[in-house]
Amino acid sequence: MKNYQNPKGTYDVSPEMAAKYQQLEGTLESLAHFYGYEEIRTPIFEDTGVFKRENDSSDMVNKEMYTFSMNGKDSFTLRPEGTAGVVRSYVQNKMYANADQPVKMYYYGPMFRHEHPQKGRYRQFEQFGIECIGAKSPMLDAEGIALGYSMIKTLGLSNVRVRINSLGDDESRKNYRAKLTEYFRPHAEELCADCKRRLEQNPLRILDCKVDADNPVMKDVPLISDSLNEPSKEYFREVLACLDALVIPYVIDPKLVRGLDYYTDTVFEVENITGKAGAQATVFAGGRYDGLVSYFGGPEVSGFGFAMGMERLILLAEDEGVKLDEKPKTDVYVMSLGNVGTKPLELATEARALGYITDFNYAPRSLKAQFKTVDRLDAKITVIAGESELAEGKVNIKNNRTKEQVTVSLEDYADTLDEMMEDILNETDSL
RNA sequence: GCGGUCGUGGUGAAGCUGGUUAACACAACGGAUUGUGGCUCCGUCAUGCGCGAGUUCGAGUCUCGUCGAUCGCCCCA
Repeated sequence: MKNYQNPKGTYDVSPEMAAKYQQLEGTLESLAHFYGYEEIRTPIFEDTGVFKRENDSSDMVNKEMYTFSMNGKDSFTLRPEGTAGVVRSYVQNKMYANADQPVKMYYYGPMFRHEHPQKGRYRQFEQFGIECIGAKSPMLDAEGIALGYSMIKTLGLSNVRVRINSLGDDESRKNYRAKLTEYFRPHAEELCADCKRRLEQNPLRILDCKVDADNPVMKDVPLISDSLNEPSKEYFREVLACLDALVIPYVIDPKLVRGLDYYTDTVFEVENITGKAGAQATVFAGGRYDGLVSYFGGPEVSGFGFAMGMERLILLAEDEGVKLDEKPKTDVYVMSLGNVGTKPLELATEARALGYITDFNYAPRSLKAQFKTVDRLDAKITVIAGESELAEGKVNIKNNRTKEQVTVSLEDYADTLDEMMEDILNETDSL
C-alpha cells in the first residue's frame, strides 16, 4: 500500500479552515454585489494561447504554467490568473454588445503556478478578482481600488498601503521604453543577469528588480512620469483626484510596474506593511488594460481589474486577530443508553427538522464519554434516549444550562424541545 | 531555478558525545461510579522515529539519497 500525500504547494482545507473561507467569500461577494459586480465562472483550464500571448516576457507565463496536451497536438494550461479567461469570455460571448457597459464581473477560484512554495505562496491558490470591461474612466479605476480597499477594511485589516503608478498609454510607454533602454545600455554590465535579459525584452521590469534596487545606476533612472504624454498624465491626475475624493490614502510609486505585460495607465498594489506576511506582502493588485480585449478579437475597449490572494488575506486576518471562524454551534445532542435501535437517529432527524443543529451518538459508549462529547460540542440541549423510557414511549430532555431534565412522551418531544430552546435563548439574551 | 532550517503516536513534543523498555503532557477510550457529565484517582494507547540505502556489534541519534514542510532569493496574489 502506498501512502499518498497532497502535491507540493497544495493544501487541504480542513473543516475549520473551510469555515473561514466561507466567511471570507461571503464578505467579498456581498461587497462586490454592492458595487454592481456579478459573478462569472470560467474554465479552470484554457487554451494555452489565452495566457501565453505574443511578446509576453513575464516569468509567470513563460516558466510557471501547468501546460498539458492530451493528444500531442492541442495545448491547454491550468489558469495562472483570472483576467485572461474572463476577457476571453467577454469577447467570445460578445458581451461588448450588452446594452450596459462596462460589464462588471467578479470571479473566485483556484489558480495554478509552478513556483517554489513559501509563506503565503502556493502552487494552487485561491484568488478573488474583479474585471470591469468595456469602458474607460478614471472613476472606474478609482471605484475598483475602492472596492478592494473596502473589502480589506470590512475584514478589519488596517495595516495596508496602496501604491499606485501610471504606465501611460501605448505611445507614452513606447517613449519610455526607448528612454530606458538608452539609459541602461551603457550600464548593462553593472546590472544583474536577469536585468541584462530584461533590457532587451522588457526594460520596465528592471525597475522592479530587487537585486539592482540599491544599484547606483537606479538613482538617476528616468521615471515614467516624465515620459507620459499629456492625455496619460491627465488620466492619472484624475484617477488620483478620485481616490482623494474617496479618502483612500495612497502613495505614488514611480517605479511600480506589474508582472503581467498587458497593463496600461493605472497600475497598483496594495500591500501589508507589518511584514508579518513574510515576503509576500501584496494582498491585492491590478490595473487597467487597454489592449487585451482587442487582442482576443473584441473591439478596442478597455478594462480594469484586480486579484486578491485568499491565503494571504487569511494570513493577515489571523495576524491581526480578526475572527473568521464563527462556527455554527450544536444545538442538540442525542445520547443513547442501552439497546435503543435506530431511535437516536430518528430523534436527531426530528430535531433537525425543527431547525436545530443536531448530532447524535451512534455507537455503544459510556454515559461519561457521551457527556464529554456534549461538553465539547457545547450543545444547548441533551436528549437522552434511554432503553427503559423508550419502552414506555418516553424520552429525556435536558437543559444543559440549568441541568434540569424532563421526561416527556414522544408525542411531546418536538414541543418540549422548542420550549426549552426558547428558554435557553431568552436566558442568553438577558445576559 | 538557488540557499538555510526541519521531519519522532490523534496532538504538542523529550530523546545528552550512537548502547538495547522511545520521557512527559494533552486528547481519546475503559474502570473506580451497571443509566446522568465537566473534578479526582487508576489503567490502555508509537513492534516504531517521513521514505530508501549505507556506516556500525548496535542508529531516532552518524553519512548519502529521496519525498515533504518551513523560511529566504527570484517571481508574484
